[in-house]
Amino acid sequence: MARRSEHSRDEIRRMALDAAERIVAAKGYGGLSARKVATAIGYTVGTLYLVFENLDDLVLRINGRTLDQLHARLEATTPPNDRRDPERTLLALADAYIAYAEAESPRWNMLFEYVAGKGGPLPEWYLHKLGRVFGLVETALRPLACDDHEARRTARVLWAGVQGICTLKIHQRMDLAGGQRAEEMADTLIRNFLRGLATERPPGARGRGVPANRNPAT
Amino acid sequence: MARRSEHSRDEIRRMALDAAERIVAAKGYGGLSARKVATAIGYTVGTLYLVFENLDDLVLRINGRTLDQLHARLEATTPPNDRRDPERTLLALADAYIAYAEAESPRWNMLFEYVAGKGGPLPEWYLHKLGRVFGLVETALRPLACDDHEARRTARVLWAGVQGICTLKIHQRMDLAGGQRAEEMADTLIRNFLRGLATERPPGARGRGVPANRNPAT
DNA sequence: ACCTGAACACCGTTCAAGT
DNA sequence: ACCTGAACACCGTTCAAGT
Repeated sequence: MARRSEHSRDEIRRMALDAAERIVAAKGYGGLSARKVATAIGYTVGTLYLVFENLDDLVLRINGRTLDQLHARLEATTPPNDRRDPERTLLALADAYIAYAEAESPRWNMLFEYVAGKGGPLPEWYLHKLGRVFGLVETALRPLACDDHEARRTARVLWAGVQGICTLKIHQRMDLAGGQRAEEMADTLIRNFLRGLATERPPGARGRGVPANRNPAT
Repeated sequence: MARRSEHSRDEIRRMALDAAERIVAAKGYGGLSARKVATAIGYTVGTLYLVFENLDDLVLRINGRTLDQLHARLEATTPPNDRRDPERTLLALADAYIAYAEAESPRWNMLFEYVAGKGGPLPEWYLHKLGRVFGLVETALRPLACDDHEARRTARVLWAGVQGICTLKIHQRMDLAGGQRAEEMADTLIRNFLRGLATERPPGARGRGVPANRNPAT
């Protein structure tokens, strides 16, 4: 056939991404294949390799869209005036995060299934999108930290924790959670962590590896 | 050829598991295939399906071995006399956990890559092995909790958190950690969490979803 | 009884050839 | 210039047939 320019390169890209998202939503990452995407958009496999580097590239683009969606969803739950109550904001963020992971579990899961499989570094544009998501947590935590650097480090620790809980849930391993729901677990994690953060370290209790106590917030 | 009983069923099973572990260690979960395992032990693919249900079954058996190894490694780091100092024990457990994940990263990673891909429930024997690992954390935390139930729930929250940090590390996403090492992150998580746990909740501060304050340890 | 090997229905990726 | 379709080197899984 060799149809001539029925669609532009960008149109084909978008069609492929849309079709791939539908396949992932229905069958998960494992159910996605280049041939299925090509068939869904009425092209041959070969065409896909004219518009994407390879299948991994396509997956990474979808993951990019997922991060954008997630960021938008999280942002919608934190009105700026809530910044005076960090705990409330963080709990809301965690709930929204868990809700998104549940509502869009196949594509949320693909975020991690993909990186788990490969070792290589992620492209800059992707790290930027990831950073925006972490940034929301960082911003919420800032009032509780001595400085921006501490906010950044602390936010990442806390969010890695929320992430671990979320993973348990999506992998349907809540049987390992001791009968708790993910939201409760996140609640426990965040409240205890923040309370710990607010508490002065008892003098003389610095053990191995504790960073020197920075000057506490005035 | 059809060689006759050169090896018993159990011998073939063990040979296959050993060979598969070597392949995973060298190439990761993605590099594992039934055909490669069969070739490595000098049999045909078909034979594998005489001794395992399918490839997933084989992977699950290896994961079982991994959990046993991990449990043994963790147990070796917590002498019984340390039970008086829960924080020290938990920090040691986290360090040992991270060290194992790093030393055996392909097989540790497979633990999660496998469950991520499938949705189905895990077999009883597998959950038991998993429970043993969580049990170590639970035991270490017990002195800090009001009762066994709280210890169980709290241990799982904390360990899901450590797990999240560990995942960041193994996926070589420490660039997302704000320049911290995994051990530092776990340190921050555990110390803050435990300090939060030890602090009485300020009266009247119970918000949405907080479990009613159980009678504190006498 | 034990194991083979060929078959089936898939993969990702490439690239000469067609229009 | 754009796209095809066939090829290559793989998969997991099954099962008649051979010894």
